[in-house]
Amino acid sequence: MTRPSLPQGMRDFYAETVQKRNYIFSTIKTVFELYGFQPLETPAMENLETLMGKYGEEGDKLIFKVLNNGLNDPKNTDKAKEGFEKLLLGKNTASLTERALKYDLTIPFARFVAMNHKQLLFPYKRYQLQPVWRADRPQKGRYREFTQCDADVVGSNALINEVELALMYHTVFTRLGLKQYVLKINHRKILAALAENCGGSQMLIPISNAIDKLDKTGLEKVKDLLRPSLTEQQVKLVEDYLMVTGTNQEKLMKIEKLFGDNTDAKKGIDDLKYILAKADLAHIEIDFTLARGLDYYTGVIFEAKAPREVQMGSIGGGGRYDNLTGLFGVPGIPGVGISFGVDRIYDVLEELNLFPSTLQQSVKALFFNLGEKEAEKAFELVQQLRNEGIACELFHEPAKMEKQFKFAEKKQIPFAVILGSRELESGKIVIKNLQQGEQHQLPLAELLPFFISL
RNA sequence: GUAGCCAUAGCUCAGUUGGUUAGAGCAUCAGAUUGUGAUUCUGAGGGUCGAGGGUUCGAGCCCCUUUGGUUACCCCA
Repeated sequence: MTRPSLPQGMRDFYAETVQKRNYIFSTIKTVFELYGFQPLETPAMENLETLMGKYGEEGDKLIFKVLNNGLNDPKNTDKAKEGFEKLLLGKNTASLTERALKYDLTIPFARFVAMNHKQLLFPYKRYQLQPVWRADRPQKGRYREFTQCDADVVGSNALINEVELALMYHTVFTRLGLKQYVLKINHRKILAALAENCGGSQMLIPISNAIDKLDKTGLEKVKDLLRPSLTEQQVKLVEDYLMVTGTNQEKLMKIEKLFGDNTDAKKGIDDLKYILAKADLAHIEIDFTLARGLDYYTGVIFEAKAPREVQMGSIGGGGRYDNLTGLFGVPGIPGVGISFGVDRIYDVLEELNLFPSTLQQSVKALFFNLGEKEAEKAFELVQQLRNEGIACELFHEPAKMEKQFKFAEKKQIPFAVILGSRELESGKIVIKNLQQGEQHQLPLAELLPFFISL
């Protein structure tokens, strides 16, 4: 018998953590609903085919695949062996695995919309708070099971959606106390304009990947990365592009100058201007080096960053996609969405000490168990309080008072209710405030009003 | 997938060049107290030193394998 353990990168959450996580969840949910989004849940598993090829080459490797059942059945062994041979060559694995844990919420959502678009009322605004799984190597702020909180609008091209999503970021982060968050914003079409000037649209992904590394590796490394596939003139253009600095307005002016009348760039710049004007509350920072993000984004891209004093990557991201359901054979449904990384937000709030101290919910009172008869009466009272919605509990067995006090203290129960032989006799009960150490007697009949009035 | 560091009591950690029976604080339990904790004093229990193999007269310590944690790369929330 080996010691029990958890799979790599998976975690148990005990009460305090769950309460803190619920605080984040409910803050986000409240804001989502405030903006008219409706909940959706999709299963943990999807068909592998639904997920494969949607997250890029790296993404495919990080999908948790589920082994098919019945591989050991004699009639399947040939197929299984054949599948395994293919697997070793890095190929199709359908005969071994047909299902996988979902990798994010967006693609399963697109699958859902593609399946149900005839019944949905557009624009369809849904939010979803569910765990997703990635077979990534765990490290700071990165887990193999983590929760995503997504809100997407599909069936609308209107830029007001982007504005609202930006303001939702603002509202959520402000409510959580993360006042110094930064919402970085860029536009895929501006990146596309850059790619067009560097050899064509097939350069979009390589250039995006390279320039996204700017703050980590520096300009020279980025240029080195691009040199093999670009001319020196094109590298110079990328450099000029990356050197666009200043206020949001200044950046927009400079990029306008750089790309002149390129239609893609113009559209991107107009979109960004619109969002900046309408969502000026949100801490938007235009960042033309922001390029990471999934291949399916086609318009605005967002990345929410934690306050600078915290060493944490992005705590949210999103963007517009023109044709996500097209991947599933239903073209013509555009969408835009955002996502919150709850596990990272949790770590940030913890580090900045931003969780409200009132989160630790416990019962209001612990009734001491001081004997059989006493406990019988106490149980009666406990049930009375519970019927009135007052959370309380009775110590499970007769025990020394010290033990019961310590129990109450550890569970952070504010009141001890003492009902012993004396109280049984006198019809009065002792209530002790455990924080202040003060206690007083009350007639039994006043017990309920006392707790109701708290 | 690649690389570095780490793993000793329930928790946080000591443990000397490899050398008797592996320690401390907190926690737990019991008792000076048969009705008062957080905040007195005394004592006790608790460990296959992550797991498996090897070197050695002898391994918590050295070597190999493996699992987990952690950090960085890739990538990403």
